[in-house]
Amino acid sequence: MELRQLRYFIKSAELLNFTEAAHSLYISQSTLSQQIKQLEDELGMPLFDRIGKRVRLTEAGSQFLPFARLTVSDAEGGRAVIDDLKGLKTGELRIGVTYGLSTLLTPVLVQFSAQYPEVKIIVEFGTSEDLLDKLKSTRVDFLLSFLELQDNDMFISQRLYESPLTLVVHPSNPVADKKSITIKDLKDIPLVLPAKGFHTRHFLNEALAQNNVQPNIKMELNDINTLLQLVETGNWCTIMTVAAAKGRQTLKTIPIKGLNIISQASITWPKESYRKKAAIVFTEMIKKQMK
Amino acid sequence: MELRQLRYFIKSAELLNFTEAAHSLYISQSTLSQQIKQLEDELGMPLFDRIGKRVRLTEAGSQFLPFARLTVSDAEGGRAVIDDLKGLKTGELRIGVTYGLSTLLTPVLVQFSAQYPEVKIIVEFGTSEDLLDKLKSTRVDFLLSFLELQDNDMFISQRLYESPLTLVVHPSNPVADKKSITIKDLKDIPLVLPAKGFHTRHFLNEALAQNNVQPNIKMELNDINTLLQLVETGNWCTIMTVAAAKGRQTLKTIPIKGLNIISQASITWPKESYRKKAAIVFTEMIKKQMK
DNA sequence: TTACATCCATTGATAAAACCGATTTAGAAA
DNA sequence: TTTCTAAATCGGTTTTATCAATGGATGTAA
Repeated sequence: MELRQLRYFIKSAELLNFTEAAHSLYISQSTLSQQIKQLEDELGMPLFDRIGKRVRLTEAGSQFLPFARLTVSDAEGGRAVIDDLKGLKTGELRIGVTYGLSTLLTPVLVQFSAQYPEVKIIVEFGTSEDLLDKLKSTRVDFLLSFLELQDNDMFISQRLYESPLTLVVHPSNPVADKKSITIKDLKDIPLVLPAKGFHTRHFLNEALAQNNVQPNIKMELNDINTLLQLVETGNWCTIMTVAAAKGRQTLKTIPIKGLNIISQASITWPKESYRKKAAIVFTEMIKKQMK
Repeated sequence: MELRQLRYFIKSAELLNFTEAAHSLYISQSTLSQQIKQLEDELGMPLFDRIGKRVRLTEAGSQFLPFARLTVSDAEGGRAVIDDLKGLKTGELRIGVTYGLSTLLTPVLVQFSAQYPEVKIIVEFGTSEDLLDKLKSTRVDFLLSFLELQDNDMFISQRLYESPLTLVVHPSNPVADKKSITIKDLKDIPLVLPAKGFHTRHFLNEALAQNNVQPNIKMELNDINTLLQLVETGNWCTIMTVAAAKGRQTLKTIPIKGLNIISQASITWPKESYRKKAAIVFTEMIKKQMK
């Protein structure tokens, strides 16, 4: 049993597809197949069921997976300790962030990178679910998101600030003159919205259904930047958190009366694993920046 | 970074001697040297200081060590889970036991081995300190000992029973007729005692010093079996827990008045790591056997 | 039903690396 | 100084991780 094999196993268990797993591990499919087999032989039990061309975890595989994750994560913790000892002169910092929080992130990225130029930063944008997955498999150090999860076995959250959902318009749009609108008004305003999977949509859908309002959705997309560019043409409006729209000076936010959705921005950490110094310093910068 | 290297590192850190470590790992000294170097290169920091021909842990090495231990221990936990899934039809059970508790152990060994013949049992006798070391580095699954440790970060104890220290004699010995003796009497009785390092000696020494008694120690040895054989010659007596002497029907135990040392037999587990089913079953047998 | 695409296992060859014995180097001891 | 000992280094051997190519099995589309 070697860490290499555990890494291969974890990736395979996640994708349940040897070919893809091999590809994402930058090894050949045959190598992966052999290494998995070798691991299985050593443990004396198959970790995967090969049913036809499909692959799924055996009972043994499911039971083994959390240990494999722990093992790899501890090893990475060890590496992080060493990196920390080098005084932030090295190492990587992987940040998972939801699109809506990029405006909060950017200035801190600049500041941190200037102060610790030796630390390589990898920013992963994604939906909350994607990111939580990445956090679980320790592919990011922490999360910046609107996830509101009750503390559980695996994660722990620190609250950052609250940001209400708001209508975002370009000054050239006819709606731009209003001081505020109501939920009912939404049925007449052409909207481009973040796609399903974004937390905004999740809450928005519920609120609209409760108020029995059919919104006039013209487009859905999963890239906030493009979405805001569309809004800047003046043809459509969108709905997102005030914080997310903040970065665009050309755009205007208009409160939506009766829409009581307040997103809770927070930092989410994996509960058990080692927190590298770079991550702690970075999150402290974020908190300070908010003041 | 591979588990192999972590294992090499841990052993080297424990022995602080590459040659010995290599020997106990059944690899050549040159291999060990190279693997450690490779690990250090990958981490970008030396883990050992080579001062002259000596080796000691660097700061980085000390910080890395617990992570290395965790990593290896988690991997072994994974293996144990798989073994458990095989329904005690395989796997190893490593028991650390102090000499004084062998009488408790033996019948359970027989019973367990009969019931689960496929499980390989390794029994490690040793002093409490030795065994605690082995427990720390997960070379045993649990400990059977007279250690009375307050629960801490690493270990957790379950009490088994109490056993007072007593004088052990052979019927042919002149002392054998007495119903009881006092601490003062000890200065005239020729004794063979367990060597330093045995918990018995530790407590006994304190009690004797407190009562200002110079015992008549003729011999010290670190093997309880041999010690009891010497007592069976009738030439000497010894002092140990009632439980430890229980196995020898030919010997007699005589209470020592004023000697208020009661040893607490207990099972000690590592706190965080996975408890294999075989270990749980075995300890349950021990508890049941005591009734 | 046939042809095709897809996925995992196997094979044979190659490059990498783990390993060893012998030697060198350098403190420590005599 | 010499001697001794422990770690590093060197050169060569064995092991093994890896790959490309291929085979076999299984869904899918024609």
